[in-house]
Amino acid sequence: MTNRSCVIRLSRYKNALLRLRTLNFVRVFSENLADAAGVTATQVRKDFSIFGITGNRRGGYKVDELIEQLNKILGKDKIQKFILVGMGNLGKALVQYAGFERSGIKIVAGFDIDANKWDKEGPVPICPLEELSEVIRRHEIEFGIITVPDFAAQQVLELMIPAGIRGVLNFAPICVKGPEGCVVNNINLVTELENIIYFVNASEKTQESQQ
Amino acid sequence: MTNRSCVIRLSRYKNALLRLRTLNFVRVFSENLADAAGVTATQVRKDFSIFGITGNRRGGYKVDELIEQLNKILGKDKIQKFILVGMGNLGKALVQYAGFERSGIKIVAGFDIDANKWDKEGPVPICPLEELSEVIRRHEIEFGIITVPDFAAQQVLELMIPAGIRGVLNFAPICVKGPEGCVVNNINLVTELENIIYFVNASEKTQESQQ
DNA sequence: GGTTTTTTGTGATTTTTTTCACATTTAATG
DNA sequence: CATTAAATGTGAAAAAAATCACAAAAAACC
Repeated sequence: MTNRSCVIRLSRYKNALLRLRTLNFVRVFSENLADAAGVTATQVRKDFSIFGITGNRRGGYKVDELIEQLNKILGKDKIQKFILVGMGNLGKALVQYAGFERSGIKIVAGFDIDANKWDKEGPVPICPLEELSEVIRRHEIEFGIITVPDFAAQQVLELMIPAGIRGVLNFAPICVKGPEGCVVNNINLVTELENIIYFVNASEKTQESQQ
Repeated sequence: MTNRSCVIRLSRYKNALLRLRTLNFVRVFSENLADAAGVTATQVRKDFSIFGITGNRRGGYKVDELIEQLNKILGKDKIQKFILVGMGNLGKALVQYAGFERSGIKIVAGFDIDANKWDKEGPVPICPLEELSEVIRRHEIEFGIITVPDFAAQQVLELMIPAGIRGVLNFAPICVKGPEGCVVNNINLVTELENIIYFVNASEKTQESQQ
């Protein structure tokens, strides 16, 4: 099994490649992708090596072929369907986020416990939480996003799993846990900011001690 | 220098501790924090050891003291001020996100290039991009959040830096780069979802091969 | 107050990840 | 078509991170 940061990098390379394609680039070198993804060229080539991606010595990689190969590895050779639970500010923002559709990710429906949020007429229908299981089964959805408050997050996960969800991105500020075989990633916005605060403070200290 | 995932874990421990405090817990064991953060107890103790945090053998850690120590390490012993640029859906959601204020993070102002977004009367004033530098200087703000479209992200960063910003969380789907001594973390929502898709597909393959 | 049990704290070890070094291939050049 | 220059691909080495193993401390119990 490959590790998380390696897969994150593949995704970044692909992102850069899509950009290069719009600029009519035909080929690309590991050095270019390294710059775009903020890593070293060796790292790029090593990552490719792990997944059996090969280029042309001296000639680099063909942009089109590379995108296709990365899409295949990342499961993006078909549209991937998601559901989202929790139509607060963040949930609403994500449902409307144009970047998903552009990348072959489709949020099929949103869910909330609050009747004021329901709206079946919009581009993405917002449904009562009771319908979660039925919608997941009907559309055979494997992926979910959680944007409910912390106290509800684990419960929501436990509604999703038996209905067929196998991978979840959780934004609730608590580490939710799925059963064996279910992939859960937690993004905590406060944690991300605290991380930045820490490293800025740390670099301040380093600079002081260098004086 | 300590590594990113270690600091992320500290933040998670703190999160769990805040929860425990509301439940009137006085002490906590590394095993508890490990469960809450989804890591091993040894890892928790090792992390603490790195930062010189000590508990009481057989007695665990005092919740209050631990929170205080972690806050200090994470620079959360005072309110940390942020500015945010890009008042699209995600920007709006983040400006309104209650979890920040609760955690001692204050978004002082939002900025946008579009006059329709400006609104100086709200709880968080939304100002023209031209005022960015002035506001950063006046409030002596060191941290920024970028939620603009990809093509504008690097430019926005380059406006922030000379005004005094030293740490940035970027949600634009492109890896922006700051100068030496400036901390930049990139969160790409598509990448996060692709990561989940990858690992679900990978675990499917593993299960098939086990049959 | 001595014994047992439980938990921490941390060197040593293992595992994982990244970087290095360089042979190999291929495009370009004369 | 031979030579040169530039890029890949990958074992080997180094660095970083996680885990192990166990001594030390302290609470609990008799």
